[in-house]
Amino acid sequence: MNDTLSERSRQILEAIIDDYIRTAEPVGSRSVTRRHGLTLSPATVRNVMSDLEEMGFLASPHTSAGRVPTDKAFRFYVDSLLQVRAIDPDQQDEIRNRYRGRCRDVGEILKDTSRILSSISHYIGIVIAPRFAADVFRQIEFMQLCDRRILAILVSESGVVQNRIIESDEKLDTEDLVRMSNYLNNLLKGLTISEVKKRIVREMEDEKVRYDALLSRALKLSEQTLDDSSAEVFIEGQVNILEQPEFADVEKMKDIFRAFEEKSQLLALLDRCMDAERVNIFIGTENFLSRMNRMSVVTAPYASGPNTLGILGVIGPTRMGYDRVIPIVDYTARILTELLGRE
Amino acid sequence: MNDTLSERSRQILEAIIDDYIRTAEPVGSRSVTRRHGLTLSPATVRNVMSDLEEMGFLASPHTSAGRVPTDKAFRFYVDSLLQVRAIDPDQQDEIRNRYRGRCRDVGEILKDTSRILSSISHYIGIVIAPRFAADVFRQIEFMQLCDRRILAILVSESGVVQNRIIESDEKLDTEDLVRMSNYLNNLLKGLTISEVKKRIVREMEDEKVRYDALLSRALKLSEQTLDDSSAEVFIEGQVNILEQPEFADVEKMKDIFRAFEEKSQLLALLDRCMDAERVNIFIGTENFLSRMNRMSVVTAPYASGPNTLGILGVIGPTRMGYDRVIPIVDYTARILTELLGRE
DNA sequence: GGTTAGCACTCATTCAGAGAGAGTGCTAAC
DNA sequence: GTTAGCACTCTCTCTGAATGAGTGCTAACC
Repeated sequence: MNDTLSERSRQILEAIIDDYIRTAEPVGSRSVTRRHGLTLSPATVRNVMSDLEEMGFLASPHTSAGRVPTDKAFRFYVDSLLQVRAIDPDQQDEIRNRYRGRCRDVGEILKDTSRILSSISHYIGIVIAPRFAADVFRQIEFMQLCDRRILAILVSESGVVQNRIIESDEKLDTEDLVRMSNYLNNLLKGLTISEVKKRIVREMEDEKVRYDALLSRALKLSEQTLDDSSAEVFIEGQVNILEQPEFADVEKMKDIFRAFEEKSQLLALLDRCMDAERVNIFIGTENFLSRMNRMSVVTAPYASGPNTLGILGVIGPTRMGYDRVIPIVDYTARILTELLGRE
Repeated sequence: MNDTLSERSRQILEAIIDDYIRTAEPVGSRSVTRRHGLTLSPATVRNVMSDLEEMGFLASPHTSAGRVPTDKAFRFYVDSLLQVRAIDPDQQDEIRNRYRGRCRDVGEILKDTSRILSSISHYIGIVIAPRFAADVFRQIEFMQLCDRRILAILVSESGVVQNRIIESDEKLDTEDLVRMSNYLNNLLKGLTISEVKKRIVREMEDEKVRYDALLSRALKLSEQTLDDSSAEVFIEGQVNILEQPEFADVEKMKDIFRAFEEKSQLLALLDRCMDAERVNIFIGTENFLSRMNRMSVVTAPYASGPNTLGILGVIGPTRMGYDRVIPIVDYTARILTELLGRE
């Protein structure tokens, strides 16, 4: 199949996509000629549209309903047609301003980020919390809660704090805890979390350590603290999707909300973007979540220093305004990176 | 108006409420006689229903549609008719089991609680994080992040950890920070957070402190750490509401989801239950949130030791199965209290 | 007096059929 | 290659009739 499109076909395809993004309705040949200053008759446009359908860029819901761009069309649009605008200065200001405010911990900043993404894009904002693995160990502290319970506080270089309550087998007093954290802090400082894990295993086999009950206990505790299987996902603005005409149907809505409950799947999807340099886009079925097959996801990684920490993004209908959303996601990721970075 | 009901009226009202809870449909006079072994004719039941409507217990959506219990009817039902069952032992086990598992911090426990409430009740689970005010100060620590940024970690007796990043005016070195936290920990130990706040203000006026730059800086930092206007709210299982037939309409659904976005209002509502001894119920319009006027909220306080910390509950349609939900909420609150308590 | 049977009436819901409107595909002419 | 014309298809909306659930009222009954 020959996928190279003539200049005219491209113009028509773009016109159809633009129209569809605006209206969410199938686009007919007449409205293409009317609204886009092409000096062509509807009949000609129909011929072209027929070709585009053949090539898989358009689909018709039924015989007399105009045509709808397919995922393939949107992919082509995003890759070849789209002129990504610079971000609107007003939005830029708004994003910056929304971050200002009281002192907060990283968790709150991420939640806010998700909220900002959603309210500025008018779609759904999503942020996954830093995957510890790539982050650098800074400090670990233990606090006695009650006899058997210890609160472990782990801080990474990017300022992410992880609290964890650990049940200990034996009673430990405050001095033990201080000694333990000193030992660990010295041992692990500057390593990434994934290096830390390896280091702990290695250290445990060390002769000297094996005979020091306290040290080996410390290593065990730190191992438990680091066990970070469940990354947090912040999703905000799900209501926005209710405004989209294509989801006015209750069944479709249920599907989407269910998809958002299964955070692990979303996580897996977004994890796939961890290596991307900048903005990444999944269109429709490309995301492989059957419940989200009419949605697109625009993601960008955020970082702290050289390490990619996590992913943020916007989820919206396949026909979202990519030209508007892409710069929002990109800019927000940059600001968040700035906020988390060490100045 | 005479609100005392004859035994028969009560039976009929209860039958109607039961039916309505089961079906979400207006209940007609015939189905009352059919399904509840009353040896009465539909006509008689109609007379009684007419009286009940007069008294405000029933309402008819239109002339030929049977009758629907009003909020007043549910209030009467909950107060006078309802036999709260003991909790189902299976559910009891399930709740306990769901809490078992890896070591977690309090935030995660609360989120899990909300998830448990939702999945066992099949409605929406809600938990508000401990309102610090009533909790007891245990410990505060500071960590240097970068030049100007300090991470403050505040732990309360109930194990709630609050992290906060504070921008400091001046550079502080690690020793300063240790001295500061020692000073504060000595000063504040054992006070409730609201006492702590007062104490800080008092201490700041102290002559000795005013001339010690470090101490007054410490007080300032702790003040910033304690500034806790926004309590966290965990809401889970919003999808469940989509299963309820009375919300099949898209507009109503939007309303409800919007209500859940305005967490501050929910917070205000639940805050009103802080003083309740045990289970508290808001039925329909009693909750004063116009968007939630077809929903009820069943709440219970959870505590740590003698101090009520926060509120948890279940939100469902006005016609929810109160006999099933009340013991679930009550029991979960007890388990959570147990988990947060110091053994 | 409370209870019941009977009957007219109301109102929502469902279904079929007609008509309008939007859009296509094809053909023949330009 | 482009266009005008036309038959055709399909959805959507409106209408009216039939259906059925349920009520309120009245008069008879125990």
